Amino acid sequence: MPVTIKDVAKMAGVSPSTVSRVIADHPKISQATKDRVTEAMEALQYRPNAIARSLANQSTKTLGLLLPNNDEDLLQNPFYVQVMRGISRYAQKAGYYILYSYTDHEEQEVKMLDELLHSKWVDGVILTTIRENDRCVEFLRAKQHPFVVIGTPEDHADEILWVDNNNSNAMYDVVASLVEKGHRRIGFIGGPHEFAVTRYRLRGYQKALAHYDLPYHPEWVVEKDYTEKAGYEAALALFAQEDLDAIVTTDDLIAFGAQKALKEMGKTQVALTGFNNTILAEYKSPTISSVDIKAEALGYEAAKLLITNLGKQSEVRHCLIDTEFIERESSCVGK
Amino acid sequence: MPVTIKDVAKMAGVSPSTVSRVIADHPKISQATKDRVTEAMEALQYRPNAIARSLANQSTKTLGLLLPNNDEDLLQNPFYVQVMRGISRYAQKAGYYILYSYTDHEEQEVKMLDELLHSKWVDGVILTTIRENDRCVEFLRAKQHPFVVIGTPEDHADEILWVDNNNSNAMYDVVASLVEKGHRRIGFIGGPHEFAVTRYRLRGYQKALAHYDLPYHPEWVVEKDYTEKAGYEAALALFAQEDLDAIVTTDDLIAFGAQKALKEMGKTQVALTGFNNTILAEYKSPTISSVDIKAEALGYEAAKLLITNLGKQSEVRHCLIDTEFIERESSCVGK
DNA sequence: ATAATGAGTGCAAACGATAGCACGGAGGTA
DNA sequence: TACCTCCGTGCTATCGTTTGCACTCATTAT
Repeated sequence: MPVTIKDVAKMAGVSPSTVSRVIADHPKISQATKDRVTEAMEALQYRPNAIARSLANQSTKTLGLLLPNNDEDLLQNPFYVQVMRGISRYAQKAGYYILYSYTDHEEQEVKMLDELLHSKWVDGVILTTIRENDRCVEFLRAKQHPFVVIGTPEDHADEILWVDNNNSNAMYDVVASLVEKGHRRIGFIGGPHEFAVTRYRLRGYQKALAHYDLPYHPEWVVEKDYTEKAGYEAALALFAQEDLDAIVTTDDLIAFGAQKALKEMGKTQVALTGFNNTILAEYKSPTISSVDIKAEALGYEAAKLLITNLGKQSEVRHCLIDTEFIERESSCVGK
Repeated sequence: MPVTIKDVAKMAGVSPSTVSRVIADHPKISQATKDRVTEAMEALQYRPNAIARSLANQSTKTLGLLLPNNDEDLLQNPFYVQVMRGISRYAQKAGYYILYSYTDHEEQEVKMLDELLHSKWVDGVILTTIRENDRCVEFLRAKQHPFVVIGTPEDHADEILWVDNNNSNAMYDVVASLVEKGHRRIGFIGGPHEFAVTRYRLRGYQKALAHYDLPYHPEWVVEKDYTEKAGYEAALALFAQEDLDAIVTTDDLIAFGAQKALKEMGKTQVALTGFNNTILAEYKSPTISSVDIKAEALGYEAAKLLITNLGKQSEVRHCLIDTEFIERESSCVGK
């Protein structure tokens, strides 16, 4: 009942193959037939059947997107939504569709991937997070299936496609900004050391200190959880041993906890910075300076990287996205 | 290169059709062959090619999801993420995939739909919002293509599949709770009257008053925008004419504005409630009572409704989701 | 005039599944 | 023993495109 390539062919008085070639803009089709076919397509309101096309081409022009379901905190912040928007923006431009799926745990993720790949639904996969020894990554590597991850892989980082923030630079900027304002005794509260981001951000902190010829005090560095409570405790612990004049953190949640601790200790002149620029940061009092990680750009570049690497291997295989330090009240006190 | 139905057939010593029938669990296949085929499938790690299957079946087992891109406020709140989770949960259970797309404006939405439908990519569509005279709805109705909307359509509500909150009941519960606490003079601040939700919630407010034999004062009802500023001004306006002892609102943003106004006027004993239970509500001081609209359930039921109506028409064609009033500090002051 | 060239098309075989129809043979009835 | 059923399968067309190969003419070189 729906209009197919044959109907168009009949109307234009050519064979289906010719119509197909017109669609594909094949070089050796005469302008005359091209016009006739185009006209027929218009008249019949013809749209190619994407399924049939996929079957013939062995390519669906569809990307799979795996979203974690477990992490309540992360779901609350708009990170994933922004990533998805970015992905969608590029994909649409490139003529790709996006299939998404939430998965509760790693096992289910792998199962989902297995299904998606074997059923031939997706040309490539986007992973929005990466763990240590990520089983999804292993699986995809084993299957030789194209994929990109958002975050930096621990192993085989040069073979895998990935995009990430320039976390080291990001923290460097934060610390530099504080130093420029006159702060010297700057503490660092991070998430667990196992997470690559923590280590990269710590490196940026160290680099900035070095650049300004400030000593690095390992005892001013605390690494705990990504929670408000951890931030609170870490701040108390830091000040129990030393009187600092600024604290940088690797996450807004941590900063919230630290802010609470500072308030309780009456240290209202200590500068404080968060990370990831969650909405709540600007609702705190004082408002908390934070780092915008440009989630939408991460998504956009991830999609771009994957798609450009689909057919042929491109030489560009990863992408570092610059962050932006958003200065608010919390980093402008003291000094 | 990948294993197809023919390989399985060859290995099991049967014809491809038989394998196909085994997959479809066709009744008249002997247990013996069924076992042999199953064994072969296992051995070869066979997975049906979903594309080929879709072509033959004229069905992709895929749903399209349209997400608005314009509304910054809405994107900030986790509503859409939760809806997507709900959709994904049911879809996965039912063996469906979800294709999503962000669109900037109505025109682009319709274009996207047109493409999605004509290219035969999706069996059905989920719309996450609905406007007055929604062109997407018109389009889908005209094409006779299955779809479900989240929200209540103004026209043809009985023909269209939709899920929505029971907004009237929701506001009824809020007001009832306030009355039970002893409040009598309760003001109402809503969004624009054009929005169906505003009207439904107002109705719930009126019903509750009636139920408790309280008079309805039209002058205690203000309908403005869904903004903090509008809430602030509305609260000032209400108190300029009358001294109320509680205010209910149809959105947290409005409540934030109202809270600010109340603070400035020193009316700390006036109870206040929000709606939609955004994260910020629990970060305000005092924390704001709000209504959880169960976004995930909305998504889940939308997917369910659509999928169960795909082949045959089911008799169930809409679904009202109950909300939950989350009591916090703001509604427990006074009286 | 004849042969070689090449541009513009059509034929037909994939792509990997589904399903209507037909057919062989086992079991039951006359 | 001859005929009818009906169960379990295979054959084959079909879903709508793509694409390698071959074919037809007109054109140009010899």
